[in-house]
Amino acid sequence: MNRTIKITIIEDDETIRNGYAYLIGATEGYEVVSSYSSYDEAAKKIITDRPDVVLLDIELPGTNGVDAIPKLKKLLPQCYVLILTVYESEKLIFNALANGASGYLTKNTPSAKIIESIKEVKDGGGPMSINIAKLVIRSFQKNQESPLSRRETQILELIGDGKSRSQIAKELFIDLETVRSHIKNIYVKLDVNSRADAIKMAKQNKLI
Amino acid sequence: MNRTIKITIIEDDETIRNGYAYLIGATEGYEVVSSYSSYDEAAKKIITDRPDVVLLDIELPGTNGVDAIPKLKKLLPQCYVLILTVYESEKLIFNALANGASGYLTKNTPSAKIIESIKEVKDGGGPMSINIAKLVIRSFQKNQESPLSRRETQILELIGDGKSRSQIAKELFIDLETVRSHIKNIYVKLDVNSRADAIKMAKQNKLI
DNA sequence: CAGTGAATCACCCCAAAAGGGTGATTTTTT
DNA sequence: AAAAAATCACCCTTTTGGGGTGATTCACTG
Repeated sequence: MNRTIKITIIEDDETIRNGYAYLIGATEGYEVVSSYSSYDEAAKKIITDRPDVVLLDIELPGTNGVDAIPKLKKLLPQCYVLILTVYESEKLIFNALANGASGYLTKNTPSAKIIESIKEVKDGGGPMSINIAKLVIRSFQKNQESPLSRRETQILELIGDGKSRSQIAKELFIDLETVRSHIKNIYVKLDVNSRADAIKMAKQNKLI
Repeated sequence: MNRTIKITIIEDDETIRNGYAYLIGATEGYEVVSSYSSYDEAAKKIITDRPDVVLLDIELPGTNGVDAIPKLKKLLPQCYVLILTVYESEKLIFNALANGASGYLTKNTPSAKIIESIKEVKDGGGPMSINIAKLVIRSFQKNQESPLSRRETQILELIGDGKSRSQIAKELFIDLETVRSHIKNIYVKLDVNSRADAIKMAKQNKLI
């Protein structure tokens, strides 16, 4: 049996908030149990609302949306947070997801898709707008034309894991001096002279 | 003006391959320029096919799908690779994306969605099945109940960047001894006694 | 078939860093 | 008021890191 999905909206723009509330409330199987204009306002009462899904804006007065996510999850561990915002900044997206958001939609998303995403997130899915998905996928992609050889990349990865030369040597069944040699070559190719700088360069250029 | 989207299918199961070919070919704006049962077979001729999008299976005889991606991208740098497979293993998904795949669909995806995804990937989007999106989003999420304090987490992140105690001290405007102290506490809490093990634990438990 | 890049190993040097132990003080949060 | 977090101090030894300057073997490519 499918219970009604209970939704709370946190969004500071009254027009948009009411728009969503109307839209979602009019759909069968969905119920807007409460709506607030800020997290701080919501914090006091949301526990008794017991929503299944919270639609959350990023740009909010007081506690911003990203910081609100872990607080919401603490108050309501079973509840899913779906971000609904105009912002497409990589930092914001990744922080929101790292903080426990289950989905990320931009506000140009058609209303039918929003409704669908609420259902999806409630079923344990991970809805994203296509432009967000693009950013997320790109974040996984490694640089295809790395200056480093296979072995060098492999060793750089182990350095990224915080391993010492001797640990790397053991793991790869090669001599300590060989590891040194590879690391020296990596440093030359990346134009750095320390592990920290090598890792930084590697991450910047998506070599690892 | 919208040119016809040229598609190559690489899939070892003949029935499925022909099914997709028929399905896609029958849709206006889409043209299947070639289809192969393995990458090795495709490699020789695909350069002249000049597809915009390659639909690629993971399970293939000879060169497997994941390894085929970078090779395809080398032969056809402008071409997008869309994975279409039954496999939902995290490792496979992340490796496929890291190797340059632009999207990942599972084979239970309805045909209309496949067609739509081809268009999406061609427009620079990043289509994913909902179950894949869930895994991808989950991979971003950090552990909400870390045993580490804020400062400790912050320092562990810097250790993950390969930074030395003194570099961390400078960056956080605190004393070298304070950094040591935090690191010692981190080691106790994570029950480790080296940087490498701390990073390993941290990644395993998604603390950083 | 020559040459290049990749992977392997060797030995010189020394300063810096890591890790263990055992404390104390202050600030923040609950 | 108590607990947790953040700060700093000084003891100790071993390991590691980074620079320099080589050589050898192997595989691929022109």
